Amino acid sequence: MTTATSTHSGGSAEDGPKASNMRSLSRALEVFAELQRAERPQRLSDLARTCGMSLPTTLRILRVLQDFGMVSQTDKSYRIGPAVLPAARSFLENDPLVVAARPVLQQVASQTGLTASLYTRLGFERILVARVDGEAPLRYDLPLGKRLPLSAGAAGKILLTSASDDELRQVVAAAIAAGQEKSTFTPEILRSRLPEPGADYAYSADERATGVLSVAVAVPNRTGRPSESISLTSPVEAASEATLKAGVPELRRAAGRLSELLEGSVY
Amino acid sequence: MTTATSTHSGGSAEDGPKASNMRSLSRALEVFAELQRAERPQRLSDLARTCGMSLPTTLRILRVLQDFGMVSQTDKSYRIGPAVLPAARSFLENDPLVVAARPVLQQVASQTGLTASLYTRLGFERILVARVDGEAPLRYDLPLGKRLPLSAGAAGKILLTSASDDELRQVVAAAIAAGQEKSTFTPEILRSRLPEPGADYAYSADERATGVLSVAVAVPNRTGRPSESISLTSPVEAASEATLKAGVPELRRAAGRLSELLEGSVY
DNA sequence: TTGATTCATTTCATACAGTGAAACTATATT
DNA sequence: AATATAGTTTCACTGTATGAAATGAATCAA
Repeated sequence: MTTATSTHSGGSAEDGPKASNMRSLSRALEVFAELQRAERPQRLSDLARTCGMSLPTTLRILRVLQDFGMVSQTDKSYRIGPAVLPAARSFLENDPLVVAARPVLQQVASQTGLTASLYTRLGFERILVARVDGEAPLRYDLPLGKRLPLSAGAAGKILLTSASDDELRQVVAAAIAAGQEKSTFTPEILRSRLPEPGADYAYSADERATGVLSVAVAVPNRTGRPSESISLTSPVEAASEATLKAGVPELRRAAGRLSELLEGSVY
Repeated sequence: MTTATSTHSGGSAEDGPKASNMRSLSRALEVFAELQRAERPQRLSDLARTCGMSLPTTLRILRVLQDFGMVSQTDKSYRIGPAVLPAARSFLENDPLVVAARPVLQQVASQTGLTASLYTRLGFERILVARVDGEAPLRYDLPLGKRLPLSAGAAGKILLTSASDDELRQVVAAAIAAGQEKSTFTPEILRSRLPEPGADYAYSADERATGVLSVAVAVPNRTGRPSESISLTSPVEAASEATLKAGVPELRRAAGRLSELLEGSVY
C-alpha cells in the first residue's frame, strides 16, 4: 500500500494514520503494531520492509522493546513478548469504563438472557473489551482483545453514524487490509448498511458472522464522536429480530449509566 | 550475544533496570511500565516525577502512546489503553512456547490431578502465562499476566538456582519494591530458601500464599539461564508434600518436551 | 471575590540521540 | 566452494528530542 516514506516530507500529506511527533517512538510503536498484525514470528528484514525503515533502525528498536519484554526473539525471528500480559491485566482491572461496565453488562445480560458486550474503537477497528454471556452461548469463540471491523456488526456500525465520507473510506480500507471484508467492499456498500441517520441503535444479522444477530448502541461521550458501544448478541436459533430489538431500551439505559462514568477521552 | 545492558552511561550504579540506548523509546517504555505499576490513573506531574523526566517530555510521550491506544486519558489522568488487549491476544495465540505449553500442561494436569502452570521471567519478577486447573481448584484467583516474585514460590525459586549474589540482591530489592516481600527480607534469607545446588526442582509450602504447596522445574533453553518454569500446585488440604514431589518426574518430562519445541521455532 | 499555588501546555534554542550509507560478518543457497 | 541474502557494527551528519522559561489553566485559601 502506501510506501509513503519519501525522504522529502515536504508538507501536504495524509500518509499514515499517525504522522509526526516523536519520530523514533512512533516508529517503535509501528514495529510493535506490525508484529501483532502479522500473526507469526517476523524476521528483521521483513519488519524493516513492511514498516518502511532501515535495517539498523529497526534492529535498534527491536532491541529496546526486547529489553522491556515487549518483544521476544528466537533465533532470527521476533514476536510479541510477555510484558504485554501484565499490561493487559492492568487495563482490564483498572480501566474505569471496563470496571464499571462489568456489573452493567451483567445486569443487561440477565434481564434479557442475551450476551452483552462492550467494544472500544481503536483506530479504524474495534476491540472487544468486556463480555457477559447470556443463556444461549455463542458458538464461535470471540475472546477479549479481538480486533473486529467497524464496518460489520451492530457494535461496529453504530460507531460510524456521524462518520464523514472520508472516514468511511478509511474504515473500508482498513477492513480490507485486515481481511475482514472482501476486496469488493466499498464505502457505498458500507453507507447502505449503516442505520438511518437519527437512529440511536444498529441492527445486524448474518453480517460479521453467519447465524448471529445483534443490536448495539453507542456509549455517548462529551466529544460527540463515541468510541465505545455495547451490544446484545444471540445465535439466530435462540432469538429473533424482535427479541433483540426488545432489548434496545435496556441497552440504552445501560449506555446512559456508562456514559456518566465516561468523562471526555480525547484532548 | 545478549550480554544484556552493557551500557555504562557514566551514571552511578543502580539507576534503573534499563539504561541508555534509544533514550526516548526507553523513557516511553518507562512511563508505560510506571502506569502499570501504579494501579490507578496517574497525573502528568506524578508520572514525570516518578520517572525522573521533565513535564514536556512526559507529555509528548503520553500523547504518542495515546495516539496508538497504548494509553488512555480522562481529564488529566492517564492509564493503560485498550491497545494492549490485542497485543496480549497476539502473545497468547502466537507465542510458540505458550501454544506448545497448553497441551503439555493439560496432560500433566490430568495425569497428576494437580494444577499445572507456566511462568516466564520478566526482569526480576515472573509472570503467569498459562495454566490448566487440576481437580482441586486453587481458591485464590491468579489470572494470566499476574506479576509474582522470583523470591517466593517454587516456580520463582527454580529460576534463581544459578543466580549470582548480585542478582539475588536485585531480586530482593524488586520484591520489596513491589510489596511482594516484607522490608526485612534479605538476600541471605532468599538464598536459604533456594533448592540445594544441583537440585533440578524446587518445592514451596505456604511461601507465596498460605495453604498452597507447589513444585516446579525450569524449562531449559540454550542459554543456560532458564527464564521459564512450570509448576504443579495444590491447596494443602488436597495434597501432601509427597503427592507433589511424586509429580516431579512428570514435570521433568514436560519441561523436556517444551524445551525441544523452544529450539525448532525458526520458521 | 481576590490572590496564591500548583499543574498543564507551548515556545524555542541547543545539544545530542536517532539516522542511513557503507563496511563487515554470519548465514543461507547454488 | 562460490554466490547471494540477511544480520550487525561503525560512523559522520542532521533532525529531533530535550528542558528552561514563558504562558495559560485549574485548584485552593482566605
